[in-house]
Order: sequence, then structure tokens, then C-alpha cells
Amino acid sequence: MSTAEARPSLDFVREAVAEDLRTGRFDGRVVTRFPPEPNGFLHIGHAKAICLDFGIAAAHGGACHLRFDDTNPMKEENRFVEAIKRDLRWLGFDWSEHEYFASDYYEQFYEYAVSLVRKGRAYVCDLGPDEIRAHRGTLTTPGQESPNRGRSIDENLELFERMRAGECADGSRTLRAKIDMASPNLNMRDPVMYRVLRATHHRTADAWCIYPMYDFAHGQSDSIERITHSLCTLEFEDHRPLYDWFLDELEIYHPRQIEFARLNITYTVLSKRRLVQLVDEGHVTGWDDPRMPTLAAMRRRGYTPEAIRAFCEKVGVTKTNSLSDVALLEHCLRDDLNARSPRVMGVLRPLKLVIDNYPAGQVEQMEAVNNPEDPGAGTREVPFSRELYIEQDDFREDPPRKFFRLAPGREVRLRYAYLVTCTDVVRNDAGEVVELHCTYDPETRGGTTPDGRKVKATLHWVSAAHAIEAEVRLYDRLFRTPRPGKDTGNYVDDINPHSLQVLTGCRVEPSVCGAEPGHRYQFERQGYFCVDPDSSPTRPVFNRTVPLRDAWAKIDQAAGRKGSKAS
RNA sequence: UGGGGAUUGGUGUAACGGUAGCACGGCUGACUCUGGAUCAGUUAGUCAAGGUUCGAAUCCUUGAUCCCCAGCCA
Repeated sequence: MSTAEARPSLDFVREAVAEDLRTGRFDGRVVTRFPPEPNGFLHIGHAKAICLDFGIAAAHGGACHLRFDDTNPMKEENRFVEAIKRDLRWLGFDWSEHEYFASDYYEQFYEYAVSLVRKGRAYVCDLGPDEIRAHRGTLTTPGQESPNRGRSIDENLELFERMRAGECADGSRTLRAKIDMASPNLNMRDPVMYRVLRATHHRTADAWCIYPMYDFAHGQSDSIERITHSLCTLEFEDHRPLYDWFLDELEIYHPRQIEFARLNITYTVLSKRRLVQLVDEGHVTGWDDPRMPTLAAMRRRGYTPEAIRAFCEKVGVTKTNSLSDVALLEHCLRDDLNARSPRVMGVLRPLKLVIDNYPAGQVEQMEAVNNPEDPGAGTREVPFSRELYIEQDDFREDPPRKFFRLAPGREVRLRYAYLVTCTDVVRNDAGEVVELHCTYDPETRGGTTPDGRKVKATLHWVSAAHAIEAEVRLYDRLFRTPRPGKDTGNYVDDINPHSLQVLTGCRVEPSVCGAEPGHRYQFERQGYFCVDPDSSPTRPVFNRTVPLRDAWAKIDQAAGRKGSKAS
């Protein structure tokens, strides 16, 4: 074809879709699906799949179905389907009327199974779980055929009907596909299609006591919905022969399964099993604990859907097992937040600063820019007075090299206000600095210097009398190693004990008063923060979404490593 | 010792026989009323060995390493 384009290259999945479009394999249709099991919350690994599934459909004017893969009533709950839908919408995707459940197809699956029995391709097996395992063989040795493999079609039909009718005890019998017990692919060694299980299903309640296995449900669901491209992760590559086998034997519409590598990110875990464990064992406060990699947690922490989508686009889609640097995620986050977050001043660890030559009782309203990246965001007024709070970190009595902030005798700018010079230091009995005295230069109102003199630092501040008291929750990575469990053998041992630091008595400028949960700010020179639902009207609670890149912190840390850590 | 995948700078990802590029990170520097942002520069790579070819990350051969599979989970 002459349609070879010099556009940004397509990933291998999109290329496969493009090829199918060229060859007319699916009559020009593109229909994908996102098939979560409702047994937990969606995490950022799912976001990658979601962006792919919905992205490919959208790129070709096709639909992406949301299908809950609910074939295991033991683990699935309605609260998870609700959470999944909420998170999908938040991420920015719309499945319109295409909301399905594998459990909607149970009757159809049953008929499919019966037709396979009639064809002599499936049989009822009386082996228990342990016996089935023993008969399966190993990776290097073939399995043994079930003693029931030769049952007559009529007997299989009758037995399968009795399984459904509730005449068999849980685990006593299964329906199995008759394929090849010597196959090198263990999935083809007469895989179980149905098991007997008395559990109340979150949707079908007690209508069934037999439930189909994933392999006997997924492809058939895809087929029923006339999916064209069924995208899944690499571990299902071994299942594709079985996916194809069922569809071929059933002689029904046959989508194409394509596998891609799942997402991994440094300093976190992204398997549902592990996330469940973190929640159940109380290592975090819940699925939406802001330290979790779940979408609900990231939302609460202040991540934007745009940042997550940008990240998913940047990591790409391949078959390579990879480990993405969390720094890339944070870059995407900052990139988005920088463009849209209103700036505000907030002091996390307050240190009182008194301007001796500023009139007591006087209050000036200083004009501050809301977002230098967005002129349309306008300005606001911030009250200034004689007694202020600045950040404890912004003062050093004995400033190290390259420390440009406040120190005895040094002049700095108070952002949007005045230049001040430190004249005195007040200490408590323990010798800690508890208050600073300064003088200000009235000629520098607004932070300007009519004489053109320069100061190396600009500090954020709040007026002591006007500031609002707040709680701030500082989050660090949940794990202290890039690959949790890699060296310790147990990822739980790598949990970072300092992943949450709660600061109380923080002071923020009055303009944030009344901000709704979810509202995001940049606290200048500190990072991006977001109002937590735990906030009350009188006392806001902020989550630190991500700190600003901090050149000084890097210098300071490097110096600290060499020793000389004066207290 | 079975089967299925994978292998390009520290990390992620392009290149489809013709100059190994982009992004993140790192490091310089410029600029700055956020030590932010921005801008400029820089660092560093084709798993190995053979072979084919004028020319190989790409094709062939042999080997190495890593991941997945022995649930009546998905």
C-alpha cells in the first residue's frame, strides 16, 4: 500500500489493528473492551490498559465496552463495580451504553458448554482438585488422562445437567475440555470449564451453583459482544491457544487476542493480590489511602486524570517486561499541575518573624499573581502585617555555602511584599530559634527594588494574625526500594516507615478559606497540595500531591552525605 | 531437561537493510520576585560471538540472560 506514513510510529498493537483494517479482517470495525474483575480497585496499571483499549477504539470511531469479568463469586462485590465505574469516569472515559457483565451470559455459556459436550469435546470429570493436579503432570512431563475422559456423550450431558441442578457437592466434579493431556502448554491439558461452587454471586445471587472458568468465559464474552481486538497482558499469551480453541470448536465469531506487557513502576507494587494485602493487613488506611497506586488514592492525593493519561502515553505499549521510573509519572504530574494550579502561600513549619520597624496594627493588602503560567488566572490580595510566619527551613543561623535564604544580617525578599533584613534571633530555653526580628525597607513595597539591588532569595510567608491553621499530610513513596521485595524476598519488609508525615499547626494564607475537597493549589516553593475530604470548614487538611523539584534540597542532601550536619 | 515471550544509554521508548533519535533522570550554564517554571548545552546505548551484505539494532546461526505457565483465580 502507498499509505506508509511518516507520522509518529504506532505501537505494535495499533499497528496490528491498522493491518486488520487494511485487510478487512473485521469488515472495518474496531471494537475493544476493558474487562476488569470486580474484586478490587483499579490502579495505574489498569490505567495503561484503559488508555489502550479506549484509545484504540476512539482512534477508529469504534466502541470500547466495559465488561465486568465476574465469574468468581467468592471474590467479587458490587462495591467494586461501583468503584471501578467511578474511577473510569474520573479518568475521562465513556463506555456509553456498552456496560456488560460476563454473568449476563451465563445461560449462553451453559449452552456453549452443552454443545461442546455434544461434539465430544467436553466431559464431566469426577476428579477432585488434588487429583486433577496430580493428573496434570509437570512442566516437563505429560499429564495422565482422567478416568472419566471416555464417558459417553449422553452420560456427560446428564451429569452436566445434574451439576447445574445442584446434585453435586462443591468441588466434586468439573466439566473439562477434552484436548490433550500431553500438550506442552499446560493450559491445553483438559482445562476445567466449569466448577461446582455454592456462593452467592453479587448479581445472579443463588441462581447458579456452577460457574465458568475465565478461559471458558472471556473469549465467549468477546465473541458475543463482537469484539474485534481483545487486548490483555502477557501472562495470557499461554492462554491464547485455548482462547482460539474454544472459539473454533464452538464455531462462533472469533476476535483477535493481542498481549502486551503490564505496567510496573519503581517504588510501588501493582498487583491486585498485593494491594489487597496492603489494605487487609492495615499497612494503609484503605483502597484510597493517598499512598496507594490505585486511581481512587491518586485522585484523593491530587493527581489529575490528564497527568495519568499523559504518563500512560509516554510509557508506550510493547511486549518488553519493563519497570518505569516513578520520576516519569511525577514529571507528568508536575507538568500538568504547574500549568493549572493556582499559587498560594503556605507555611508548613512556622517560625515567627517580627518586623520591628513596621507599624503595629497596620495591615497592607499585597497583590499576588495567581499563576504565572496562566495570565488569565488573575491576581489576589494577601494581607501583610508586622508579625509573620516564615518557614523554619528558610532560616539558618550559620548558613552553609550556597544557602541563599535568611540568616543573621542577611536581606531577603518576602514574596510580593518587602525586602527584610534579619537583625535578631530569639531562642527558647532549649536553645532553639523561636523568633526572628527583622527590619524592612519601605521603598521595596511589592518586592521591587527601586535602586536595582538584588537579593538571592525570595521567601513565602503568611501574616500571623490572618493565616488559617491547617493540617498537612506529607507523603513519601510507600516502599523504600525500587523493586519492593527484590532483595528481602517479601515486599512488606520494604514498606517505608516514613511514608506519611502529618504536620499540624501549619499556616496558610486566608484566600484558601472554604476550598472544597479535591481543590488543588501550589504552595509556592513547596509543592502541589490538594484539599482532603477529611477537612472541616474550620480546619482544612491538605495532602501533598508531589513536592516541587528542589535544587537546594539536592545540594543540602549532597552536603549532608559528606558529614557536617550542624544542628 | 517442556512450552510461551522478551533483550537498544541509569529508566522508558523509536529506527521495519542506509547518519542509532525522542522523553525522563543526571550534570553544566542562562534567566527568574517560586533554588519552581522556562531556555541552552551535555552525559550515556544496540546482550554475546560468528556469518550474509558495499552497508546490520534490523537478515541467518549459535549461545547468554530475564519474565510467564503445573488454581476447581483472573
